[in-house]
Amino acid sequence: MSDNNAPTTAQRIHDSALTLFASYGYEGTSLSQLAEAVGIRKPSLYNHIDSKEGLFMDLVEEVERAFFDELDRSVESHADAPVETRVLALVSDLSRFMLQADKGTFHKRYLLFPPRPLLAEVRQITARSEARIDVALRCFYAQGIEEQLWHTLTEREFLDAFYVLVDGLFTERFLYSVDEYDRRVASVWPIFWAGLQR
Amino acid sequence: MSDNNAPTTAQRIHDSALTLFASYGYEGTSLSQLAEAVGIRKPSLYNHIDSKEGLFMDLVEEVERAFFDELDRSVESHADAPVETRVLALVSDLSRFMLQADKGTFHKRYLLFPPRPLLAEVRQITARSEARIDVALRCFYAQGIEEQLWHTLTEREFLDAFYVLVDGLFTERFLYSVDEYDRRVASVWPIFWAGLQR
DNA sequence: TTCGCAAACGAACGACTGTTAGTCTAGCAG
DNA sequence: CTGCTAGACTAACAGTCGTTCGTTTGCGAA
Repeated sequence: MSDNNAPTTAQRIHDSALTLFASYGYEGTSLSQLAEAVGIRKPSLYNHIDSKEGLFMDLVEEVERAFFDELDRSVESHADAPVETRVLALVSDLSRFMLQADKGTFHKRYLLFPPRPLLAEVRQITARSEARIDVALRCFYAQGIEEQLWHTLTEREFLDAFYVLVDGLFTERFLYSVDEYDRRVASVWPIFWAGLQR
Repeated sequence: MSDNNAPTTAQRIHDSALTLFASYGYEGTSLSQLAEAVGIRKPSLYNHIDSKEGLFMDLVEEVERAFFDELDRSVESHADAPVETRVLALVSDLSRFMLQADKGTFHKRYLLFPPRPLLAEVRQITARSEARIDVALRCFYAQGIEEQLWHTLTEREFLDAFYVLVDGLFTERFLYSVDEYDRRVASVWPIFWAGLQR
């Protein structure tokens, strides 16, 4: 067994596919394109993948699992902190995830505009994360009550506001640099947090 | 000249294309699909369009112009109102635009993930609206100063917060009904507005 | 050395892509 | 009635799509 760490062909296919799907979308990426990026011929791809659909779904599963883990880790790791810390940590951690060049873009793409024939499969995979966020947020809201943070805020309002915040942050209508993004979070978080406690 | 108001073939192509591009994307929509939706054969499309790209760009131009007009109208029509009214009106008007089933989805799609070969052309068309929003927001911020509304808020923060709000609202991670959407706006707006004046 | 196997290959598949050319027909203008 | 034209048609184009087949190559194990 050779212990060099040069990337295997399978890994290079995986990485190139993620990049291409992220920038060109599923239908906008052809296997010829992918093969060229990897540096092999198109039919050779099939020594490593089952089908284009299978490749795509594998990537969706992997990225979604990474997203879920990041989410879960963030919620668990500040379990004893005040709610303000926990919510801000969640925003920051998810932001960091979304800022990963290919993973973040790919994630947003299949969340918002999955390839139509794969819509059902994709939604089934993303459902777990959605549910996890919901649970975490309800927990945060309850903790906020114990801390007597909210004055008029309902749980529904808290959930809506949080989703608007993160979806808004993650929507890069322009191409942000990381610095610009951090500035945006720093700008908007205090406004958001003050609003919740109105 | 007949004065019946049955839709012309050109209009039916236009409408069907908008629907298909919105749900399947540019690369995900074929001319066969479009022709079938219209009820004619694929080559007959070319009596009314120049090319698939041309059809797409025409739709982009039209929808973007509609977006710009809605934007402009909203800003102008409340020119003498207090800034809170004006900002809320802008959010509501843009929301109403984005809620139009096909136009809204199509708009978000080409804004976030335009077909790669047309990226430059699309960006050139959307630039006008971006600039218009920026001007309006700076104007609103200045008006807020006159009204002594802001306490610590900078212009940069105001812009960032506004963009996060509307982008967040327009990101339908789930498929909202119109009622649900209105509820979301009603939930989040007071939080957002209170935060701005903190 | 030989065997087996993973992996890359060229050739080709049928289906479909966007697009063009040429033909036919229905309806309006003269 | 005649002629023009807009618009739909069939047929076919060259090219690309995702995918399969059978073969070859190179390397590690026996």
